[in-house]
Amino acid sequence: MSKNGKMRVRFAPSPTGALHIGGAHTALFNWLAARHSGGTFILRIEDTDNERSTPEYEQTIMDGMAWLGLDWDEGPKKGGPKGPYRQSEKMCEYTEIADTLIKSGQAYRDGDAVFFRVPTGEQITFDDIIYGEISVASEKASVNTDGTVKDIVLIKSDGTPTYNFAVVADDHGMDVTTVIRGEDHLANTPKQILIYRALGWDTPNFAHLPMILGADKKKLSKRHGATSVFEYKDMGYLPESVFNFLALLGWTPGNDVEIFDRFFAVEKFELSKVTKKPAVFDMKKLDFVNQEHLKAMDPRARYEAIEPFWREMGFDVGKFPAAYLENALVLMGGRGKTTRELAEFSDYFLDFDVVKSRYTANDITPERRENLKNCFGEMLWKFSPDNWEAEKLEDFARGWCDTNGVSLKEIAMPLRFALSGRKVSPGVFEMAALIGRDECRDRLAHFGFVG
RNA sequence: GGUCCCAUCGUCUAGUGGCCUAGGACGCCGGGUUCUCAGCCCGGUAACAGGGGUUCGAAUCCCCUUGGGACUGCCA
Repeated sequence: MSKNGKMRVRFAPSPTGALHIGGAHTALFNWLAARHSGGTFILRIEDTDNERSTPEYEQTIMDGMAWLGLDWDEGPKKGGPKGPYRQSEKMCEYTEIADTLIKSGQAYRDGDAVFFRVPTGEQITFDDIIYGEISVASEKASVNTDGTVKDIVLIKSDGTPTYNFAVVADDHGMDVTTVIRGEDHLANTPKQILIYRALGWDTPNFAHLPMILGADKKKLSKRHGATSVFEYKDMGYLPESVFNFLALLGWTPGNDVEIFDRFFAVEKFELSKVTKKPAVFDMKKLDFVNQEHLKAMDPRARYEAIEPFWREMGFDVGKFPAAYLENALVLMGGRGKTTRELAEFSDYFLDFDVVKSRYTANDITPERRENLKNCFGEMLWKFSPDNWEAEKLEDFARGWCDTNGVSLKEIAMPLRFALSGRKVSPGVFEMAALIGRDECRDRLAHFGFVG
């Protein structure tokens, strides 16, 4: 951890794809560790594979992190005292370091490549913050399939450094105190420690995070569906929900608390309390977490979260007062697991055409239609736009049903369909009140529910 | 094959030798509220992989077995 407990940690993605769930999880835990300790979060781009790395992917990874609210203190573009933060920009550093290893006889050139001589008879032991003590014989750290010792490639024939070499050079060069990364790197760590030792460098602390698995318990991949964080954004998951859910994979703040915000997570986070067991990504739980955050939002925030989806659906959001739409969402209550769902479920507040496309009223028998005409006719006659209030409408409807020997349902359901085109909605009278008398009259008239 | 790692309800987890006849949450199944659905409230289902030790006592410590996973690239 180093001086005063402040950690210097880094998230080091290679820009060969969008920010996926696994990467986001790693980034999140690094961010949490940095923020909890009051330390520094570094973003380093590992783009030594120039075949697959692109600036576009680099940007989308940054965008993904920004969406999740994971801000970094040092990194490309932003800069910092230990830059550059893109491996492609510091190639000569790696060759220099490799040269010192060649001079000391610990590495050798073979063609254009540089190989590290793996020593035998040494024991490599380190204390992983999460996994505990790991110990491997040096001759087992890098082997061929037949079990013989295999020297480690430091510099590839094209002059670029390998991952295992660059990561050591950079973590040391950037004064990283704690390397927090996925468990898939656990087996690489002994190789890296060998390089640290050869260079006479202190090793940082290591903390390997459990992997995130799909429902089939296999490492999360494309075949499990959405893997990019932006796919979750598009599906209508809030960034705070994805943050919350990801934090729960391998960690808990304690006291059975499961729904929390970033501030709470930062305060409670403890790297040493992270679980070792791989965690299965469970969409059902994500839905639940999302719904909880959705319910907890104030009307304004909720409106701002839903608005983009309404626009995407083609609605002219701007023609409605924000208060009207906010109230519509308040009425929606706990309905909808995602912002996208909520936007869809509430579409009739913005547009009557969608209602017409869903409902024809041809399920209404002539007798029932007479009832509706009588009831709604009287209702429209009785209440002016100023008196068009939920409680009054409901009282009237109940009273009318009583005196006419009709169940409330007989009135409520057609009203619900006429207004929303759906069989599921918030309370009809609240809905009617918000939509307003005149618009209700028009909608009822369209279906022939008023004389 | 080799090396390393992991193992509590279907899932996420609490649990660090006695408070565990194993707790919470999601899911699922009932019931209640009700103009529908969601929500909310109440209840239920369901786990310490197996076997040996250690100990007065083990989900917790050790060993073995089994089952998973990672790595074993001049990818990262």
